[in-house]
Amino acid sequence: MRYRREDVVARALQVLDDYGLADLTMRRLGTELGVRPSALYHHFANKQSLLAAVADEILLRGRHEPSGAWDVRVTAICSDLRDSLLAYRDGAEVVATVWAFGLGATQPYDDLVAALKDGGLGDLAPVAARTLLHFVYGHAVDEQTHLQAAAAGAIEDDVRDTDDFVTGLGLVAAGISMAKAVREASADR
Amino acid sequence: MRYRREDVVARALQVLDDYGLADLTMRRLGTELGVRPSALYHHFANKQSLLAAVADEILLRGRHEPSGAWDVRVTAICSDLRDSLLAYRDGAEVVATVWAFGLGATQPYDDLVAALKDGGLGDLAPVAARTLLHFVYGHAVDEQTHLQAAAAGAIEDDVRDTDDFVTGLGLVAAGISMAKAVREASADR
DNA sequence: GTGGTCAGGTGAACGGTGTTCAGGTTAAGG
DNA sequence: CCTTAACCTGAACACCGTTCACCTGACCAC
Repeated sequence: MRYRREDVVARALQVLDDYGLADLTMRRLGTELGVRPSALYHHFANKQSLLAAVADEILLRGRHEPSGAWDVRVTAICSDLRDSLLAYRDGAEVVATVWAFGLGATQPYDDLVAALKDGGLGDLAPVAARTLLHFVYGHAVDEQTHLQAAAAGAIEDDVRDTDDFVTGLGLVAAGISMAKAVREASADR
Repeated sequence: MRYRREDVVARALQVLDDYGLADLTMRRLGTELGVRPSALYHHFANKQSLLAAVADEILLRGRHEPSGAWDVRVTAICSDLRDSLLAYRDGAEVVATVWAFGLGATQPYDDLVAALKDGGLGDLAPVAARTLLHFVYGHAVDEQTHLQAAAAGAIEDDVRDTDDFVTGLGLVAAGISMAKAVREASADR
């Protein structure tokens, strides 16, 4: 059996979901495909590139085309992003890391900047977009960490997380709305 | 020469600052102390515990006792935290990871919750504190990543980061103020 | 049909990692 | 002085990402 790049990514995603990021190793992935680890380097320059492709695939699979008014679009992008991250084990850490290193996962940022620019945020759009992303990634990583700790025999607080996400997102969104109002007021003079 | 726990932490912090997190390995730290790697396991159960102690030391060294009105206290805690994280190479990643895994670095969270409770945020204090931390950690990690990438021969955008931090923090703080106002208005009926 | 090309895979190695453990050594206290 | 406990050694274990010379088999042009 010979594989193409996309086959490897699909299998990597499955290994990630089944065994977690720590066990997503080149050797493990190779074994899973019935192939020596070195064969994977015909498809990816290194493991980071592989993870970048995995991150992009996670985002692609959960993607909804943003639509509607700018403010509902912003919260929709963030909520959908959270759903995408939580859809696979350790998905949040993978995507957040890839994004932080500038290796990929740029779609949510681009969508947010576009929505915020439509909302008239102007120069503030990039800062606001990054602030939103920091919250979503941070919250999702936390959530997935606690979720995995809970799976190893601790407490059960699944519902609290969703409420916390909505509340926190509302906080940041309110700040952005206020900044927009201030910005427009200062443009009126 | 025989060492105590705190000697090892101090040396680890120095290795971290000089060579970065990737080179802060048990072997490297052992060599730096003139000791076999296995000797370190008499002071720490594992590397994670070592890193937790390092994170707490980073926070301790940069700590200012919070004071003043609740809202200026909140922004002061966040700004001081950012300064602490940036004071050592890869400091942001170390502290953020330790905090995310629940192994330590709880001081900033405790300080923030106390300040927000004083501000009358009530039940919202923990959520707001975590939202603030997600922003500070996310921004600091980004900043340190780009800073290190710039040191390897890229652009110079040192000033932009500080402005972005202040702007982003202002966004989140504005959202919190608004939530407080809403909360108090609904308590008036 | 035949020959060449090349993406995909092999096998073995290299230099690293965190961690364990039985046993040695050294400083401090009764 | 002698014991006790803290500290450390040396060697190993089981992994990790990555490289490189070489092999293999499908496909395409002639």
